[in-house]
Amino acid sequence: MTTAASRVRAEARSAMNDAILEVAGSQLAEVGAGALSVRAVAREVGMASSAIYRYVASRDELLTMLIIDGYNEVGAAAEAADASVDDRADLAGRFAAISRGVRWWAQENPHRYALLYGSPVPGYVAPEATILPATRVALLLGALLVAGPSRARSIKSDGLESGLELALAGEILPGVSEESARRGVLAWVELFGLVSFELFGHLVGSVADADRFFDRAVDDMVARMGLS
Amino acid sequence: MTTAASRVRAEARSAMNDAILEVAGSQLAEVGAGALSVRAVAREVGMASSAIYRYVASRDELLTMLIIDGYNEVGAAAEAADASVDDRADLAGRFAAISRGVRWWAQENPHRYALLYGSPVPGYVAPEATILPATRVALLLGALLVAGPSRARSIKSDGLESGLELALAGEILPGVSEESARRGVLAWVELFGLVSFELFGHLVGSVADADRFFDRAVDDMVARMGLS
DNA sequence: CGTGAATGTGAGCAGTGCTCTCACTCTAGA
DNA sequence: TCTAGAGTGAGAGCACTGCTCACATTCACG
Repeated sequence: MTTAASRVRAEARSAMNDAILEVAGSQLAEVGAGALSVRAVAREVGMASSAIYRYVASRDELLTMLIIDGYNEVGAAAEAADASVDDRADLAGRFAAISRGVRWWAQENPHRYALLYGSPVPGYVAPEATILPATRVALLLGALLVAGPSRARSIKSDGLESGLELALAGEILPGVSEESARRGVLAWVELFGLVSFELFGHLVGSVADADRFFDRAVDDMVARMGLS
Repeated sequence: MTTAASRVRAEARSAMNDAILEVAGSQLAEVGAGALSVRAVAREVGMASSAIYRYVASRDELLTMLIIDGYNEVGAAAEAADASVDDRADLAGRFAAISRGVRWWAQENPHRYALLYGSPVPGYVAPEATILPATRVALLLGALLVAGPSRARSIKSDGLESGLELALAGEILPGVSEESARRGVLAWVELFGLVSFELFGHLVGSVADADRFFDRAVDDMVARMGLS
């Protein structure tokens, strides 16, 4: 058995994996998910089209890798935006920073964003590995709720009042009232709804100054979450 | 010149167009937009793959036809839901009905919905012909605003306060206050944000009872629009 | 030093969008 | 009524795709 698998080869393999992911990433940014071609990636990394299947099982797996990478990127962007707020007690400011961070990242990486939050690729079902990184932004917003002033009774054990998942209560949003949690989820949905609608062109004709509109909407969300 | 273009042939052509659109529609419902194949459609209508290009210029045009069709379908579903409310003065009830109608249609036609409100197909830019049918649901919601109680000052001529498009004022939402219009657009975005997030699986893990969660969110939107 | 796993290659299959050329039908005008 | 020409369909073909397979090669480890 080659359990420890020959350090040198393991490194080469990992380097190759990175190269593939990077090339695939730039391909994605250029042509979008639907037009991403395994063969094209292989060409660009300088391999025969067949050889790349030694590293990537299928086109779907390649997309999965890009999705995980993408979630981690938005997550990192949001966390960086949050961290840039000096006054850690300014929850409204932190929420606004995170929101703007997400929107900024989406506009910088439209195809990547569409891959994450647009239509799931036909027949594609998100594998386990994607759900954890997908929660990074949501967790960040949740932290604001936990730190917020409106921490009252915790979510009741029947938890049916608002339709939320019970796990949200103890584990993720300890001490946050059910109504507060619900409004938090709603704000989260609205944030990505706004970003998606703007990015996918649905606001054309209705909204002239998207920046201003977004900022005002963020103000509303802050108020709704009770962070102001 | 064949200006009037031979009635018989025109009818045959139109019938063929309908058949293609119908077959393409069911193909879309089965396999999704990304996997929709012009050749497969041609096969199913019983034509050589080359002949179908007499009717459809390209795959993109086929998708465009399906998009227009789809917008008209959601629009019709929303209008039907609205019309089903007997008390026309019950604006809150009408808004709820429209919202539920849209959500219902989306769940019945997930791939079609994804085509409309998910990621735009790579490299695809919405042609003129799609923007009119795309506004049907929004116009319906706008009508509620116009009929609503919160009609105050109309949108100021500088119109920059909220970032909205000026045309929204006089033509579409006459007599509706700028703030009211803004909240209306926000509710519209939130409605589709909710439906998309649920349909694309982003609520899994956070929301246990999606029906209840949606209904409560609709209540919030009604309140926000000042319709309650 | 040999061996066997890891890696890369080229050919090949089935499918795609789309464009040709060719054949045919059938309408419209002389 | 006859015919030119538009409208329609078929088939072959090009360049591309995802993916598999049998075959070389390399190279680290026992």
